[in-house]
Amino acid sequence: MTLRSAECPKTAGSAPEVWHNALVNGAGTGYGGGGAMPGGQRPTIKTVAARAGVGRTTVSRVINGSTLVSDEARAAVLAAIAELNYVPNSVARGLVTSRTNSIALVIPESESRLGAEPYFAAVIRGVSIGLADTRTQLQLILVRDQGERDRLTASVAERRVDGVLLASVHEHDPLPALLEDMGLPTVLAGRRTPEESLSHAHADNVGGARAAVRHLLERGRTTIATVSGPMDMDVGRGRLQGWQDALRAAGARPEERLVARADFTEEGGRAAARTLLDRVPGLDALFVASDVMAVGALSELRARGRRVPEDVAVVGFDDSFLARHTHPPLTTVRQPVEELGTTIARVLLREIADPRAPRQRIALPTELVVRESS
Amino acid sequence: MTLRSAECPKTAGSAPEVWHNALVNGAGTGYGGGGAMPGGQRPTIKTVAARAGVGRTTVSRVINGSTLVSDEARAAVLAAIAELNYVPNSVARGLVTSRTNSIALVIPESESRLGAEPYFAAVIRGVSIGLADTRTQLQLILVRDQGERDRLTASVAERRVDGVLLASVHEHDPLPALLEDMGLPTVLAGRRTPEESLSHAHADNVGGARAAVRHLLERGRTTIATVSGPMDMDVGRGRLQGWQDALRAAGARPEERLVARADFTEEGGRAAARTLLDRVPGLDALFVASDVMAVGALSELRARGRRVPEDVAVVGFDDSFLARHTHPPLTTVRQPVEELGTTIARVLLREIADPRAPRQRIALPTELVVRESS
DNA sequence: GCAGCGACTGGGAACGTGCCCACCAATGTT
DNA sequence: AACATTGGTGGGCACGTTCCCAGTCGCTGC
Repeated sequence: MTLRSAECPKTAGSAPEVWHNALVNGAGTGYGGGGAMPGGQRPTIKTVAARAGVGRTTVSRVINGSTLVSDEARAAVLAAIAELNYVPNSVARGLVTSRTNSIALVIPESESRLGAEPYFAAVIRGVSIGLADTRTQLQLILVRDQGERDRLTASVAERRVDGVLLASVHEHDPLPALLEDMGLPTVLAGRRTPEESLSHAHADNVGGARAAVRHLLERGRTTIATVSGPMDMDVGRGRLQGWQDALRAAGARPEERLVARADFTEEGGRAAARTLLDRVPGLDALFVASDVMAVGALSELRARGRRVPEDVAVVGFDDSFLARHTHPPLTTVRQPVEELGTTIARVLLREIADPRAPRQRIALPTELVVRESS
Repeated sequence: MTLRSAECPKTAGSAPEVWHNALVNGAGTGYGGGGAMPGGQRPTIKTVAARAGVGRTTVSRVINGSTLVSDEARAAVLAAIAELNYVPNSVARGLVTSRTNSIALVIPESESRLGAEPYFAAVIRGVSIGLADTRTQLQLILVRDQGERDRLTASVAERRVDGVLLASVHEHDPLPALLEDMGLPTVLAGRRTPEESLSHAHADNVGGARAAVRHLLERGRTTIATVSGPMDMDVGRGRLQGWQDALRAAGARPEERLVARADFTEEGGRAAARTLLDRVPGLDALFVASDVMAVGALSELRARGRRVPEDVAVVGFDDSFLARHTHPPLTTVRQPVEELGTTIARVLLREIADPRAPRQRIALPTELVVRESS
């Protein structure tokens, strides 16, 4: 068989084309299973072999695209598959190959509220796209509390998935290490620390934040405060870092009084803005480490009668679809979340295919989107 | 440090011989529960039996909670399980029980991407909650195009799931009938027609729309137009029906010129509002069949200089989190989407447990949430 | 003419579990 | 005393697949 070696392994882990054709065509007509078989039983590889007048092994070879099959045998098998409407049983296959062809995407529900947080929806979409031309299925695991976390690890231990994607990691999250110990391929969206040992992809948070603050400086703002994310997450630390970097590069001092830490929620953003305005009444710009928090900050500014951007310029982070609907529309740093999802899916597939492959660390570029709030 | 993700993550020369590697490494190396097993093999029910000094069947009985086990045997088995860190292999179990303990949730991505997003996120959350105290796993299938649809049906035919949830159905969607033919338990969120034969749960769209329009009438509005959803969906027809009902009940005529049909997208809502304002410049109220479309309508109203609610009162539908962030905050009809998800999950589990159980049709109540746009 | 080889084939043995059935040891019943 | 009954146990088989290996066949080369 021919393997594409130089190309991007976008179909890593999938079987050759023959397989797809046999499957889709075979299943495309009736799916019944009921009509084709007398006893109402689903046809098995044995049934197909009998019908085609060959052995089980030959059928298996045809299905899996082996070249060691004569043309006539292959034709007979394909005909039998089509007639019987045969679809291989993936569970039985999984038992012998010890592969399930499915991966888990773990999302901490406590933070996400999935609805209010467009980030996770985009990750899901991206992962799904990354899996699109593979036979790999996506298992979604929303972790709400410790009980669910136990169930998750149990489920993973049961070998129901070939690998795991973690959508949001905190510095001291025990899960990544646990999965690593279990020897299960694991890829993170984000990282625990900049020295992350597991494969991961993350947005260039430092660079994005730097660009945002530089933009505010270019607009002539002099007192730029920031609402940062949680410090036990690399995202939070990175975006704060970028703010500090940009100020220092401009010869300004990133004073501690200009920083308010929050938790990526709207209410948190509102409270942080309140704190900052009390502490530094003269601030004329706000870099907020997420759009959701920026929404909270904007409402606080409005409540205090500060005009945006005349009195206070505001820049968010994420370019979630919220940003287009705020008043005024929010200047923000776009991070390619969907692409992030696609990337970690691809990396995971590769790692499943070859567990000894070197770990990958991928940074995705961010981009400033200027709207009317700055 | 910064890698472009668009590039191919190439690791020198290692040709991905997928299936070969899977075989050599897959079953063996790290996957065991820590260092319990010397050979690196995961313990099986046989290992546990040997360790506990009992037969395989007894171990199986303990695991599956049979009462026909002596206390001492049970104690010995549990001890062995704990020592060996044994976890039953769900794939092998699935082979013999022909149950996978997982269900699929199918979401048409073509629609979800366009902004009905909060709806699907809430459904996912609800389904996940409905599955919480079960051992059932959730498989998420985002269907983007026809190719993916084929893969979906193939996947279902492979018996990788015990049942299917469909998150959004159009009247002539072939999928529900297909699944029914395959004899796979299927539950819908929404319904194809009011005579839906499959089990389903849906919000009381007619009642909700009626309440919305009644509310506008009570506010003294006289010319109430509507932006409706697509007519090939029961949701769309139902909400339009409610608008008509309420007007008739008040002695008004639901004239065709007061109706503009759209597709549940923001842009669609904007265009529909434009059409209506051109056609009926004197309208003083708008019932929009979804919040997302209402956002579009609001922006069109603002663009035309109509004040909300002074000139035109607006009511949406869904009470998605968007509604709290519009200007002014949107009066809308709340539908319990998360509960909807939980409900269909429960119904499906029941149907899987007893396939001959009668089909269920469940309507969930809606509730008017009055904010400042009306 | 025969060993050697390469292309092709199919039977057997796993993979790890649940379930049927035969069995055994006590206790009860006639 | 012989016989059912009950609680408890384990061996064999089946689930549907893949892979190892032992074949068979036809062809080449000396």
